[in-house]
Amino acid sequence: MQQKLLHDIHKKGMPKLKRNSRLSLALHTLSHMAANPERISTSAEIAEHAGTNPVVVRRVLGTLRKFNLVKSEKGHAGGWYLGRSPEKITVADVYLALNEKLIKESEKIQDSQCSHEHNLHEKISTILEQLEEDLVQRLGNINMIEICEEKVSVQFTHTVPSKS
Amino acid sequence: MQQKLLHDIHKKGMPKLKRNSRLSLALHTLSHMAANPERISTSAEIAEHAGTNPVVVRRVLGTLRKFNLVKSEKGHAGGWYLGRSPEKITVADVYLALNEKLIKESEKIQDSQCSHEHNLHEKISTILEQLEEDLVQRLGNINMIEICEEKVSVQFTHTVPSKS
DNA sequence: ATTTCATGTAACTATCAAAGTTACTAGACT
DNA sequence: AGTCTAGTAACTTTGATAGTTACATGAAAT
Repeated sequence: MQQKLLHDIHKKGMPKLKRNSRLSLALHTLSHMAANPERISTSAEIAEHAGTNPVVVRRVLGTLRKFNLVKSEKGHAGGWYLGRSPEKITVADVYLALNEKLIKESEKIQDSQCSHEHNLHEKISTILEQLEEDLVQRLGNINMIEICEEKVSVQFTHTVPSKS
Repeated sequence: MQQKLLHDIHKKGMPKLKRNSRLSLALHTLSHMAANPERISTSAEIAEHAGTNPVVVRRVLGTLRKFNLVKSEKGHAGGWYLGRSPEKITVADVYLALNEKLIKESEKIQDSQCSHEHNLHEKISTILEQLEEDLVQRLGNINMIEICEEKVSVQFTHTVPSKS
C-alpha cells in the first residue's frame, strides 16, 4: 500500500489535486498575492506552486475576476494580481464568488409528493440554510492579511523560481 | 439541450438517484417504517418505492443495522424493520451511522508545508468542526415520529376532540 | 427434502461532475 | 516579426457513487 502510494507520487512528479479544489486553489493563490501585492504572477507560476495546471488556474482566477477580487493583464509581462487591498478580501468573498455551497443542490433531500419527504425537506433545509448563513458570516471575518501572516518570526524568502 | 434532457428521462422510465442519496434513502425508508412499525418490508418493496435498486437498499440498511437502527430477517417472509422505537431514532443517528460529513475529507483545505495553507487550514477547520457539531446537535432533535407525522394532525393537536 | 423467497455480498459496469489537457485565438510588450 | 501571456473551447482523465449481475446463505412453506 505504502509502496503503491509512493509509486503513484513519483509517476508524474506530484499527486494531482482532488475534487473541489477550486476554493483551496483560490485561497492559496490569493494569500500569496496578498503577501506580495506589487508582484504580478503568471498562471504558469501559480500552477506550478499549487501543483496544478495553468488552464485550471486561469479558470478559477477568471471567476474571481468577475467579482473584482483579482485583475489580469494580457501579453508580455502580463499576469494576475489582486483586485483590491488584501485586508478587504475575505474568505467569504472567495467562497461566494466560486458559488460554493455546504450542501450541493444534487445532494439535498428532495421535496416530493411523499409527505414524509416533504416533512424532512422542510426541517432539514431550514437547518442547512442557517448553517450556510453562519458559515458565510464566519468566513467574512477572515481576510487575506490574516492568512498570509507569519505565525513565527522566521523570515521566509520569496524567491522567484528561476527558469532554466 | 432541452430535447436531449427529455430524451434521457424517457430512455429508462425514470431518472436515477443522484449522488449522495444514501442519507435521503435511509431517512425516507425509516420514516415509512416509523409510520408502520409492525410491518416488515423487503428490500424490493423499499427499492420500488424509493425508485432505486434492492441491492442499494440492502447496502444502506445494512450500514444502519450495525448501529441497531434497523434489523433484518433472512428467508421466506423476511425483510427489514426498525431496531428500536421510532421516537428514539433521530436524524443525527442516521447521519452519523452513514458517516456523513458536511465537508468531505477530500474537499478540505489541506495543511501543508506552505505557511499560508497552514494558517488557512487552522482557521477554517476550526469553523467547520463547530458547524459540524452544531449540525449534529440540531439533527439530534428531529426524530422519526416527527418526520412521519401528517401535517394535518399537527394542526389539530391544539383542538381536543370532544368525545362525548 | 425441495422449493421459494429473502438477505448478504463480491465484483463488476454506468454515470457524472470536476480536474486536467490540448490547441488554439487575441492582445501587449520588445 | 517574435515572444509572452491571458482567454477559451473542446476534449480526455479521474474518482466517487449508484446501479447491476450473480450467487451463496438461511428460513419458512409445501
